Amino acid sequence: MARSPRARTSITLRDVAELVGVTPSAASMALLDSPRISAKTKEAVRGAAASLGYVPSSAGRALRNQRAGAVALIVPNTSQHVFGHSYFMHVLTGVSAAANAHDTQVLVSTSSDAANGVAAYERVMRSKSADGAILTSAAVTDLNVERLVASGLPVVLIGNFPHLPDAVSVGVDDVAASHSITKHLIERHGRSRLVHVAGPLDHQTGIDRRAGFESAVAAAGIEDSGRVVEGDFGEESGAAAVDELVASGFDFDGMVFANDDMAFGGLQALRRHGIDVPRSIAIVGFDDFGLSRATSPSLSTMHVPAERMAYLATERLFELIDGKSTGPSHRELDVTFIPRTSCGCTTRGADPP
Amino acid sequence: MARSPRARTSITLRDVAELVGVTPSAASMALLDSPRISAKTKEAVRGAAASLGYVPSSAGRALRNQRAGAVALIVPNTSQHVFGHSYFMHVLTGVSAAANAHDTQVLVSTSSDAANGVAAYERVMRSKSADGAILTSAAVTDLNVERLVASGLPVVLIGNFPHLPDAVSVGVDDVAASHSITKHLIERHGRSRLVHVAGPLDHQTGIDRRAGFESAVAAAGIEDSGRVVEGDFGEESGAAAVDELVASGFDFDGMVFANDDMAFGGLQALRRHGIDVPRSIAIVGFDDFGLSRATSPSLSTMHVPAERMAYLATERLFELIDGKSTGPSHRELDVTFIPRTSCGCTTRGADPP
DNA sequence: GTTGAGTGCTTTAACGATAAAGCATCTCGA
DNA sequence: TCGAGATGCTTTATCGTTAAAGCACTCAAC
Repeated sequence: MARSPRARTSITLRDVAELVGVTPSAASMALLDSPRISAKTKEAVRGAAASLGYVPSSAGRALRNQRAGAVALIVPNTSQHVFGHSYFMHVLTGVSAAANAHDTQVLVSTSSDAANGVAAYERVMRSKSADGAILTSAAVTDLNVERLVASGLPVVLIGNFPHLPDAVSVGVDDVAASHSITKHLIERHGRSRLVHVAGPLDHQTGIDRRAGFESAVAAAGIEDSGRVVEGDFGEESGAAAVDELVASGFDFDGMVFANDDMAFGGLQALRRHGIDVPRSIAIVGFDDFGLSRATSPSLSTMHVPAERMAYLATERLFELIDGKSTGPSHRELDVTFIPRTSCGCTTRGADPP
Repeated sequence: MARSPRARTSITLRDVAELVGVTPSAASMALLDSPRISAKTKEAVRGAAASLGYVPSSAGRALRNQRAGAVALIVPNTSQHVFGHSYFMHVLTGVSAAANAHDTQVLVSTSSDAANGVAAYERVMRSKSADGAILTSAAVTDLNVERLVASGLPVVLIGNFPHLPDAVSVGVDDVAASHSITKHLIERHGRSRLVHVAGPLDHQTGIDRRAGFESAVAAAGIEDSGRVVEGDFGEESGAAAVDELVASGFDFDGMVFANDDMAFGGLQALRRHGIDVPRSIAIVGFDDFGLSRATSPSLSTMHVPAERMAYLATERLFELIDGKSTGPSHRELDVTFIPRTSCGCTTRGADPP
C-alpha cells in the first residue's frame, strides 16, 4: 500500500494516517478530537502530524465543510481616495484581530469591475472565497451595496446606512457627535460665527456631520452666521475652503471640519494667511486617526473608534455566518471628544509630549 | 436524473450542465474554451452559466488545480508599528493591482503566532491558502523570514536583505539614496554640521540610510561634525531627537531624517524651540508617502516608489509561482529627490498649491 | 447464551472542478 | 469499401477532508 516516493507535494492527512497505520478518516477524527477514537490513537496521530509538519489543506476543508475560512474586507476603489490611509489601516487592523480570533483569513478586495456587470465582491462571495464581507464607507449612491445586502449573503457594514433598513451595521452617531463638537465651540469658547467644511455630500458621513453642525448652530440661535462649504475629506480641500472664505471676506471665528485631514489643510492655510489659531479662529477636526495629535497647534477632535468598530463588525459578521444572529441591526459606538490646542482648550505648552 | 428541488445552496457547474443537457465535464471544457467542444455547445453553456449566475467554486478549483488563486501579503506585527500606515496602504495597493491583473485574491496576514512554533505565515502557505507571499520590512533578526525563504515556497521580499542571498527581492538603494540627499544638503545648501536621525538599526532600512549619510559626510571630509541619533521611525522619536540635541547644546545646521514621519516630528520640535527651518537648520526627510507634501514648511524628501515596488514584487511572485523564474534576484528601483521648502530649495510661496 | 450497548476503527460517499482516457459517430483518402 | 483520423461528447478518476454508516469485537445484563 506504500505509495511511490512522494512527489514534491505537500503533506496530507493520508501521510499522517499511513505513518500511524490508520485510515485518513481515523486521523481526521483523531485531530478533531472525536470521542470515537481512543486516546492512544489520538496521541499517535497528533504526534505524527506534528513530526511531519502537517497542516490541513484549506481547499480540501473549504470544499468539504462548505466554508471558506475567510472573510472579505471590501474597499470600493472610489472611497480609497475619499477616506484616508489611516482609516483603512485601522479598519484592517480591527478586522484582522477579530478574524485571527476565529482562525479565519482576511481577504482584501479593492477592485469593483463594473464592466462585468456582477460586482467583483459579489463574485468573491459566490465563488465561496469568503464566507462573508465587511464593507465600509461606500457612497450613498452605490447600488452595489444595496444589491449585496439584498443578496442575503452575510455582510456587515461599517458606518450608517439609513437608506438600507435591512443591513447589519456598526457605526457612530455622526449627527450627535458633530452637534456636540460644534456646541463645544459655541458654548465653551464663545464662538458665534461658524463655518463647517463638510465631507463629500454623497457619503452619509458627510451628510450626517453637516446635519449635526446645522442643528447645533440652530439650537444656539446663530444659524444666520453659519456657513457650510463642501470639501472632499482631502487636505487640499480644507486649505481651499479657507482660501475661499478669506478671499470672500467672510467674517468667522470658528470652524468645524468634517475630518482631521481637511482640518490640517485648513490649519496650514490659516497659518499662511497669518491668522492665529485658536485665538482668532478656533477650529476642530473629526476622527483622531493619528494626524491630529501631531499638528501644531494640535487639533481638537472627535475620536472615532475605527479599529473597534471594525472589530465589532467582524464579530457580528461571524454571528451572521454561524447563523447565530437575529435579523438586521445597527450597533452604535461612543465617540470621545479630545480637547487639544486648536480650539483653545489647552495651550501649546500643555500638549502631550 | 433530475434532483430534488435544490437546497438553498449555490449554483454549481452541475446545474449549468443539467440546464444545457451535457455532463459537468463538458460544461467545464466549454467554459475553458476547449477545442474539443463544439461552438454550439460552448454558446449554450456560456448562456446557461450567465443566466444562472454561475461562479466557479474557488475551493473546488483550488483543490483540483492545486492552486489557491491567492497571494498573501504578510505584515509582521512588529513592523506594523515601525513602518507607517501610509507605507502599508501603498504596498497593499500595489499588490492588489498586480493580483487583480492575474485574477488572484489578496490575503492579508498580520499575526505571527510565535507560540505555535510554526510561524503563522508558513501555515498560510502550507495550508495552500495562498500560492505565494509578499513579505516586507521585517527586522533583520527575524529568523522566520529566513526560514520562509529557505522553505522553497514562493516568496518575494520588498526591501533589501543582504543577509539572505537566496531571496528574491525588490527594493531601492537606500545607501545611495541617503548618500545623495545628504550630499545635497552639503553641496547645494552649504551645510557642514549635520545630524542624522536614523531609523531602528535592527532594520536594514535603518542601517542603510545611516550608512549613506555617513559615507556622504565622510566624502565631504566633515565627519567630525556628523552625528547620528537612533529613532524608531515614529514622529515622537523625531521630536525627541531634536529636543535632546537642543538640550545638549550641540551646534548643527542640517538634519537628515531617515523618514518623513520623524522629520515631521522634528519639524514641530524645531518650531517649538523657535528655530527657523530651513534658514537656521535645513532638514530633509525620506519616503514621500504623503505627509511630506503637507507639512509647513513642506518637506524635501526622497521619493520611494512603494506602490510600484509592491506591484513589481507581486509580478515577480507570479513568475515564481508559474515556474517561469530563474533563481534568486534583486531588482532595484530608482528613487527621486523631491525638492521642497525644508532644505531651502523652494520658498514657501513657491510650494505647489 | 443470546441480546444490547459500547468501543474503535474502516468503508463509503460527498463537497466542485477538471484533466485524461474512452467511445460513439462522421468524413475522407486510397 | 475500409481503416485512419477527426469530432464531440461521456466516463472515470483525482485533488484533501470529513460526516455518516458499517463492521468487528468486548463486556454486561437478563
